[in-house]
Amino acid sequence: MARTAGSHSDITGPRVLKAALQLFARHGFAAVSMRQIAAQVGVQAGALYNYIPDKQTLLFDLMRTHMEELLSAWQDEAGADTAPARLERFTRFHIRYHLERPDEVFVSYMELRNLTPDNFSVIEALRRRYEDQLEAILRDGAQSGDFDVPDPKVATMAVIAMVTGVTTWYRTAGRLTVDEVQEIYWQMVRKGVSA
Amino acid sequence: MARTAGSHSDITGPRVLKAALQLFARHGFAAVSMRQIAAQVGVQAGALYNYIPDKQTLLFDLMRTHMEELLSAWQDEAGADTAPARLERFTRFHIRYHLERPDEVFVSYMELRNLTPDNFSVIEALRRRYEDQLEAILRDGAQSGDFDVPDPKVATMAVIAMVTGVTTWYRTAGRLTVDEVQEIYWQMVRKGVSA
DNA sequence: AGCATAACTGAACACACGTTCAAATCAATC
DNA sequence: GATTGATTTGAACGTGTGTTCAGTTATGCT
Repeated sequence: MARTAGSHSDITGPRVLKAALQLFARHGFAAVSMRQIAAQVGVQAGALYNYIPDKQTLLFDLMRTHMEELLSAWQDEAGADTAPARLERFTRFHIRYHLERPDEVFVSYMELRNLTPDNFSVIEALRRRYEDQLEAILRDGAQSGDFDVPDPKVATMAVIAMVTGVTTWYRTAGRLTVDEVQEIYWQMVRKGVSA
Repeated sequence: MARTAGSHSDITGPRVLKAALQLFARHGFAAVSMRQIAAQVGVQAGALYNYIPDKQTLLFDLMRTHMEELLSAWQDEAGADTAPARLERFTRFHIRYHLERPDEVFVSYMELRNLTPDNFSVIEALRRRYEDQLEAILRDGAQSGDFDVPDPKVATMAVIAMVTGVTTWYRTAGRLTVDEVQEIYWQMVRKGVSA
């Protein structure tokens, strides 16, 4: 039941989020107006407020959803194994997952400045939880002697930055497949932390 | 001669650029108003237009200046040598130069979307020229057998993303000196491209 | 002291912003 | 086909935007 007469908010709602995500990714949060989002959905600006409380919360929800889904997807993929095996899985997962969601990634990495302090803290904590996954792998590998990583925290930031960077240049129509990119990056990561 | 009575635009002018750079870095180009910049300079908004043609050109000039100075600084530092030696010099230079100019780097990497197409092309070309410096080093090293780099273009993007990433987490008051950071990253880069 | 000019103010321009809300419209149920 | 309530419109709100410019102030030179 729940839904009764004249309802199709279950269609418009997702379309609002998708339009906002696309426009934020393309032009930046501050440069996109509610009227632009509404136009992309094919609706007047006022109608958006049936689906979102305000523009700030819209941005926050997009970013929170992305980070939570990222963490959840990694939990599904992660598993007990040697540090090198887990590092390879993390590297390939990160590249694949991020290349499949360029808009979400772009917004989540570029619009942190436009979050209110409270919202920023939440997203920052989620990001930190994800980075901790990699840091734990590097620490384990360092302890077992598989890796030579003098500073796991710095190495974590270095590896994350490197693999996230694919999103800035990779084009589906380009000369490389995602598999090829994963392989190239994995070899660089593997050697970069090797003992 | 040139300058005559009542002139101190040579004081206000640079202050406008500096204030704009700081505010753009902190809040983003689109989120900063001309009145905010003027307030930081201690002047009314109209006075800014003695020093800049418009907001877009202000952003463009900040980015162009940064990229040109970056290229020029590297030209001063680059020199003939083996590929590994040049790669080490590039890595250390890039980290030091970028950590010394966090605002310029932030703006130049984050506000590309807010440039008009013409201005974007100019900045993109300058960025490309800088990346080409690294790519040439990697190609030379691959040819000489010093490096194992199956795809120099991709390796260039990977190394650039990795070393540029320091600007997102490094804090002067933190536990590491710039020298220590340079050393950690250089070891990762060195191993990552090693044969 | 007076002049020339650089520097700046303060108000105005037209337009766009996020958000609200009464009224109109729509689609499903009876 | 009438009723009901979800959905959307369209106008309005107060505020802020980048930019212009006539008028005022400040500075350095003679």
